[in-house]
Amino acid sequence: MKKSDKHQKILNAAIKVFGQKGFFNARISDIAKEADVADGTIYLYFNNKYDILLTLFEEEIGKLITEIRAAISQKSDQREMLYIFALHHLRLVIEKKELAEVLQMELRQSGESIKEYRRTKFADYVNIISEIIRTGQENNIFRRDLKPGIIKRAFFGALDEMSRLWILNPSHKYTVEESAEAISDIFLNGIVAD
Amino acid sequence: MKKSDKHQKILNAAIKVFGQKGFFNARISDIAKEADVADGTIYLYFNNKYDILLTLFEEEIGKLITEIRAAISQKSDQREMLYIFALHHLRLVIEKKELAEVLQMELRQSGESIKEYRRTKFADYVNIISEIIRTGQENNIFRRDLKPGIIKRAFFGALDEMSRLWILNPSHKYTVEESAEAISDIFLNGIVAD
DNA sequence: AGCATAAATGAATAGGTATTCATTTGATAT
DNA sequence: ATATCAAATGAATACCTATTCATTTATGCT
Repeated sequence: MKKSDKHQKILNAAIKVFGQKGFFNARISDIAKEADVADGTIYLYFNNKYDILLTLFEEEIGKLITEIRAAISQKSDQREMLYIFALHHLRLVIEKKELAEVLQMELRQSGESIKEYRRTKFADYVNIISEIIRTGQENNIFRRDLKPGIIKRAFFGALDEMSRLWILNPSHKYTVEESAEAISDIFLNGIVAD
Repeated sequence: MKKSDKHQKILNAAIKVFGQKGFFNARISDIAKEADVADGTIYLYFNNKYDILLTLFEEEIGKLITEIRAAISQKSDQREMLYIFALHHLRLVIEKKELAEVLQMELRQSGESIKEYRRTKFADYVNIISEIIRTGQENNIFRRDLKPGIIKRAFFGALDEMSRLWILNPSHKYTVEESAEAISDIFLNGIVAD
């Protein structure tokens, strides 16, 4: 971060404030104070309050995609890849708590513009899962009678719900590794006893 | 519904308006218009805007729990119970679209009061799943090395994410039955090929 | 140093909407 | 019919906060 990169400073403040209060309850003045900047200054870097949220999505999910793709490319077995995805996703919740809260909440918000947005950038992130599944099916590692699209949803949903638990109740009994392990185990092998 | 049960009329209107616009973007006057009632009348039945949301939760999730318990009690095999849960949950999204949207969105909203609330009423709903799992484990139908709490989260999360897809994109390729079938299949048997 | 340009400030504005309450309307009983 | 009480109304209030913009402060150049 440069000597005084206001753009990033404001964005970091916004992550914190949106994460704590939610988009609608967050005041511009809260963000300004957190960023140690005047209210008006924010409008030199962003068009309006909503623009801060969109930019935040754009940039932070972008980083996330890059990171997770890099981690996955280290593995050759699609079963391991699923575990790695789970691990990274859950780590985010621990390491960037506020960002995770923002994504959790605002991803569900109503409003046409954000719905549209989800269809592009956020979808890219989740589609990493279906790519893994498809490749696994081609390699005969995964059952071919299940649609990758449904597995993708189910798997992401499982992780996301686990995140919600942690955000709500920060004292988690299980480690990130245990949880990632348990969830990928359930998906790979099922819960029925042999 | 009685000749003029304003309480329920307002609640139904709120479900519709909150579902369409989200809690924060919904105006009291929108709800009033939808309920065919004066703005002030709403305050004879509810303390404030937020109270409408809470009441809505209380009453609608209550109904949901009753319904789903009744359906599950018809079955004796825990594997079938899981399928039935999935089926009912997904049906909700089709049959009561607006309510599903409200639950989806507002469940993730920030704010202490709603977080506290979730810990009680909403938890009861999700705990139906862990009850099924625990019983299944006692009957040696399900693996005993997996924690019911984690399975519960994963299963609910999977269903919830599927709901989100449908809410966002109402033209679903799969029927409710197919989807409930696919998701319970994944959880019961896993995705790894034999 | 002196000038020009850019960046930052924060008090004032402007618009929105939850909530109130004086008044009207409707219902019930005598 | 009229008095009494409850229910409903909706315009006015009161508050809140995103955004603007005239002014101030910092930066860089000769």
